[in-house]
Amino acid sequence: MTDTKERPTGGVRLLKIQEAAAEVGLTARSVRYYEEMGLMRPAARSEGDYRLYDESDLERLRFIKGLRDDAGFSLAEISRLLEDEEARERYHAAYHATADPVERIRLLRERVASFERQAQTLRTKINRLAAMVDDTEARRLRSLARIAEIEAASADLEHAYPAQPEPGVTTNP
Amino acid sequence: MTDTKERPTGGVRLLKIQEAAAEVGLTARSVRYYEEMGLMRPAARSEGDYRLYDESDLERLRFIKGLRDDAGFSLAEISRLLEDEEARERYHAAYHATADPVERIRLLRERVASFERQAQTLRTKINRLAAMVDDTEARRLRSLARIAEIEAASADLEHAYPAQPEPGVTTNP
DNA sequence: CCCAACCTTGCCGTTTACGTGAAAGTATGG
DNA sequence: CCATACTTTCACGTAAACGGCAAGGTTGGG
Repeated sequence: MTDTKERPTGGVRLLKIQEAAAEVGLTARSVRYYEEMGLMRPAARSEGDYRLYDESDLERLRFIKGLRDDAGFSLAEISRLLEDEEARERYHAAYHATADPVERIRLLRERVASFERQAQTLRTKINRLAAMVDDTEARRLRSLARIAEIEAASADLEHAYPAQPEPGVTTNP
Repeated sequence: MTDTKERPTGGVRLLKIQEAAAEVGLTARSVRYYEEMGLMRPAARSEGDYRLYDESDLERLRFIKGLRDDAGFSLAEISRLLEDEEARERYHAAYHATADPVERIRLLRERVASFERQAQTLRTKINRLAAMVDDTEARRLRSLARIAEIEAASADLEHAYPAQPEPGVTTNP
């Protein structure tokens, strides 16, 4: 009775746009906008044309949000990254359209390559960020070295200031 | 040394806005905009009010560009991150204004803390990206497992044809 | 001294990624 | 059956991050 959908949703509960948006931490407007931009489309529409989202839609939305918030990708870049994911959608259709193991494996390999490209794009970003961290770290160490210098020089002149000697400069790891 | 500038530029060559922008891979417009947004200001101005940039300005611009392009931070976020860096500017002024080692060390520790916050912000971002990579990796591995399954089934049932996919036939790869 | 090439501020235009109604249809507890 | 909340599409509004032009000033080589 509840199976008026085209995509195999497995009969699970479908969420309306606000429920779905709240679930993944977006606004309904954003979700509609992503659809408008071709980043996704809901699993189904209700009788009255309400957008209905399934779990895989939520995953996709979470992925988009992650790329946007965490990675800072633009929707255009995300779109490119998701083209690979869309190959996955096509794969789903094609996969179930064939029973030929050879064809299925070809599709799966395509999917694997898609994941590899995605991971590689993310790793490139990680590496650049890591380089910035290293840079910051180096500057931090230089400052620490300067502190040690001054403290050493200060220790020499300690007789001028009868202040309490500093505890060891042991920076704990 | 006779220094006609306010900030200690060390007498090195100062670049005009387009030279500076080209050097770090930005447009002059962006550089002006960053100044307008309070992210930075040139080391000096020429007689005719031309903006003049020194090496530390270039470093700062590179840092901004890095945060913008690589990390995908908004200028507002960058501004917050750079407030710490601005403490560094103040530190520079204050540092040279005092000869008191205790005060100098206090300023240096502030600087170190600033770098730590910067690094931490970046590491947080890295961790989130790493989580996404892990996710992608997991999905890739699942696809590889499916390939192995199909290949195994295909080898077993060489004389038959696969009617329906039977889960649980996880043969060791 | 002159002129091309750069710079200045000011201001308006544009793209991205939505926010915010408006007008009309849909779902649902009472 | 009705009120209320949510949904639809369409449309305009907006903040961020610049691009581009105008009108005028500055630089620097010839």
